[in-house]
Amino acid sequence: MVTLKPMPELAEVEYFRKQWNVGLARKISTVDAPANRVLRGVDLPLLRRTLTRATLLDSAAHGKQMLFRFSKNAWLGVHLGMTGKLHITKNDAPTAKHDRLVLRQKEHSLVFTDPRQFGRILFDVNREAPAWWRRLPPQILSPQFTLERMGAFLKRHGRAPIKAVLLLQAGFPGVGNWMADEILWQARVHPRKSAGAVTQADVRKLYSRTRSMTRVALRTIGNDWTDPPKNWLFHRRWRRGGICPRDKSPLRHATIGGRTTCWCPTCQKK
DNA sequence: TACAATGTTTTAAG
DNA sequence: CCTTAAAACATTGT
Repeated sequence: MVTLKPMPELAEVEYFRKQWNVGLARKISTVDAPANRVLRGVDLPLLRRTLTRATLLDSAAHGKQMLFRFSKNAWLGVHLGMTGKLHITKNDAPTAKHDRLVLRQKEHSLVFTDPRQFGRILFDVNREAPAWWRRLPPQILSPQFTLERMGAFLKRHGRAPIKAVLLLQAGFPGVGNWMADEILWQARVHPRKSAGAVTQADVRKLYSRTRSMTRVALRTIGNDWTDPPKNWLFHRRWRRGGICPRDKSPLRHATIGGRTTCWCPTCQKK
């Protein structure tokens, strides 16, 4: 039997993964899997047939990816995209407008809902965990995520702005838009700086901030959605007229690496 | 109305 | 073959 090591990552994903824990060791009675974009590429008849009367055994998160293991050698991959959520409902609750996959059990239903359908479901039947799962890059808090590895990744993408590089899942699995901004702000690195131009001292700061931030985010948001520390950029970045928690400078916003980026023009030097 | 939104994939270009 | 940038995807809220 394959056991999934709980290697939690990106805080929101970890939080949502745990929402289905009430369904552990319980059998699925019916599967509601209407054809939709989130299920593109999935063998729907196989998914419906296999998950019906299967038991949820285990789950894990890796970066923004989740994997749920069922009996009958069934593996369900879930990516939340931009607007996806996992939650549970009473089993007699009707399917809601944007519910993309509903696994009904005796007491509860396990629901994946996603209005924009940027999320994605993967489904495999196999003795082993699927290949796409085994090939994911080292998690930020794993021993394989070393300073050297991170430095080499920044060099490899040396012409792109550091903000864009932090968003690349091959190097920073689980880092998203707010986390990237938070890392850069904490490390005092300007988001537009070329990844190849950051100093060795900056690389060390980025490394330690990336790891410590991930740990704290998992303990707060990832645990029960409590707020991260009050002095984080996180609390100011979406507000009009937001100011830097460190030096009170007005924050700046611009599109960098294709995403809205927030930074402090005073303490983040280019 | 028009645009932006916690993300990835595809396409095109360098 | 590799990296980078921009568009596309679908829906809602401001």
